[in-house]
Amino acid sequence: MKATTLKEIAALLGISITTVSKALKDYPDVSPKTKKAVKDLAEQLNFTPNSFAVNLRTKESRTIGLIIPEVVHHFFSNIIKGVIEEADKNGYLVIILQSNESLELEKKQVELLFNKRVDGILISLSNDSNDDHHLKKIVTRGIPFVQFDKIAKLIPSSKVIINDQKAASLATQHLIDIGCKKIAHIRGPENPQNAIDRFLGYKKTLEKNGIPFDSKLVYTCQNVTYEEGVRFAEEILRDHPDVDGIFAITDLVAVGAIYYLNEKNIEIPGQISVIGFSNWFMGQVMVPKLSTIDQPSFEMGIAAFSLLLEEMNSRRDGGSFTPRTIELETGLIVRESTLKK
Amino acid sequence: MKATTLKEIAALLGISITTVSKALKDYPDVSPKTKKAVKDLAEQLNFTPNSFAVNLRTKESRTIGLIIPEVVHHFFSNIIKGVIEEADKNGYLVIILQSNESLELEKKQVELLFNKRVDGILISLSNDSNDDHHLKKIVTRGIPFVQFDKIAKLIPSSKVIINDQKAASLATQHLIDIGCKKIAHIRGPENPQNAIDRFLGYKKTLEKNGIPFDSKLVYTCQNVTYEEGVRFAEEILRDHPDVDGIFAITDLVAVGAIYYLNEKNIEIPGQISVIGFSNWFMGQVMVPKLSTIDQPSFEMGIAAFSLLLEEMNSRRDGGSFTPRTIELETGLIVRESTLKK
DNA sequence: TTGTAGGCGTTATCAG
DNA sequence: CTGATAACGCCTACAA
Repeated sequence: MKATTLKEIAALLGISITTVSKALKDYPDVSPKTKKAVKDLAEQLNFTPNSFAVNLRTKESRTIGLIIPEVVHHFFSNIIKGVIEEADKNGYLVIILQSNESLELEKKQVELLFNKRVDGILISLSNDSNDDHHLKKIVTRGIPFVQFDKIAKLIPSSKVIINDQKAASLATQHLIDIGCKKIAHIRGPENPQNAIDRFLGYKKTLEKNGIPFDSKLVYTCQNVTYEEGVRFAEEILRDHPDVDGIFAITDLVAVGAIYYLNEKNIEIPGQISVIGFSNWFMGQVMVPKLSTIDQPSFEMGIAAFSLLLEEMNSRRDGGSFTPRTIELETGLIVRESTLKK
Repeated sequence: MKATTLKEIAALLGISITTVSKALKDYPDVSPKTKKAVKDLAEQLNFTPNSFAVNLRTKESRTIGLIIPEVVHHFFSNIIKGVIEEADKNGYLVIILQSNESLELEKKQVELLFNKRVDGILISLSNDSNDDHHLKKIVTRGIPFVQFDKIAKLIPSSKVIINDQKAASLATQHLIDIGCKKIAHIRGPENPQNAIDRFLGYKKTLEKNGIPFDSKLVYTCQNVTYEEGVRFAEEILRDHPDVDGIFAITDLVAVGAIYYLNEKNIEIPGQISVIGFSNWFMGQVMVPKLSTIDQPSFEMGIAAFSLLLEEMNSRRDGGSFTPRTIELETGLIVRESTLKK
């Protein structure tokens, strides 16, 4: 079953392609009669404009690209969902690409999207992104562009973020408030801005409370996995048996740590309080239930697409566009893994 | 920064567009000298063919559509990952759409992909898909099409599945083997073939072992959520306090059930053994560790794309195509939640 | 009110 | 070896 074209409809009706095209788009200068005839036939033949041709003419594909480090991840799944839903509402389709936390792949994916000529690009940087070149290129080419979650601060694009320092501070202060004296931090990799900020939030909050910062209490994840949570909990216990609080970069890591502490029959929160970050669904299910920082992910996806849409619209109208940054709210969620001593 | 075109290169070099095009595609009938000149300039100007024009000419977009019920789901995330990676390897991009388990939305998404003129469609049906019309349309239009996981058996397309009956049988037999006498089943919704098959596997295995099937021991999920796991565990305990085994349609549901049983201090597997389905990562983390059926998801994504690629290739060559079905292996994973009484 | 003509950028055919 | 020409399907000045 071949797709029908304007030409065919025109031939069948004995009129010109132009008239058919206009009739379908409800141009005022087509007689109601022909309009009806055209529309009826189009309906009957199941006509849909060939998007390839439309793309070529309009130079738009109504498709955007979304690059994320990892699809199989509770946080990013929710971002994807937010982006897809919001895009759908506005008549856009979403192509999803993974960087697998690799800068090289990330660059390649950006190139792919250039070639595909998507109308806009959404990106959350990989952990080993310490080079802006490909991002600068997106900006130079004038492609609508929004960064979210893991961003390059200096690139002039719209951004959707949370205040990681503040959020980390919330978590750390909570541990201090319930009486923790020696707090370890399992941090994320060196490069990502959010890992840096969460670390800074931790450090500053300690100092603000008169607790000397000790770099030996900081453990650095390479991959931010469950397994690393397990491993670092073991190391912490070995190196500093008197630690009474752990702030983990992410719930997944916290869950790993709790698993290990449970195995070793360490009481949580009795001996050690644990707090995570991101408010993953699983945190509520485990024993003890995990205290955490609520980080909106679905909302972040929605906000990211909305900013992109703004830019796509204003560029289409030929206008210039000034990047905007949206900062989403976070909050402390206290459950069982942190309780007053 | 505007994109360069063949025309511009041709003008700069004082040759024809045709020659430029041929040179770039390494046609044998272009002199090495012009070839080099063209390629150098193209490189320098950062030329990439306008994909919109290429699409129009070749009637291909090197893009496929993937429709799944829900993005935020460990099983489907892995499928997505598999599909994206395999597509990437073969130079295809993937547009992802969600049906949100709604037939109406699913139909709409199929239409969107028609209009977008993707080269192929991958789909896992929503739970309330009890109507094939839109799927038939894909076949009639001759669009390469693969169903996976939740399929419509009667639609003549390639398929990637597991043997759900056999797998469910494995789980049920295991419960019987460790001494369970009264086994409840928390099943999936009415429509999906895999929910039906898992139920049948459960039922037949009971009967094969001389255990009378009792429909009162079957609880039907609407949404297959954690919450339903909690709720049905409660109901099971209330209605049948002597149940000593539970087979849940999915790990997520099993985790909910275990949560409830833990809360009520029911010993697992002492009093009740629990087995899930899908081998979700979290099953290893909880207490007790969850026994389950290993269901390959990443591999399913890869297989689905591979079958689609086969069909896309053979259709391009004008050949006919006979649908194939790939059945992936499953296996029993015994952990702590099921142990010999 | 309708139609003609040109072009979007590429590819394929066929002559020169 | 090179190039003119047409075509993919649609859109939009501009004519008629």
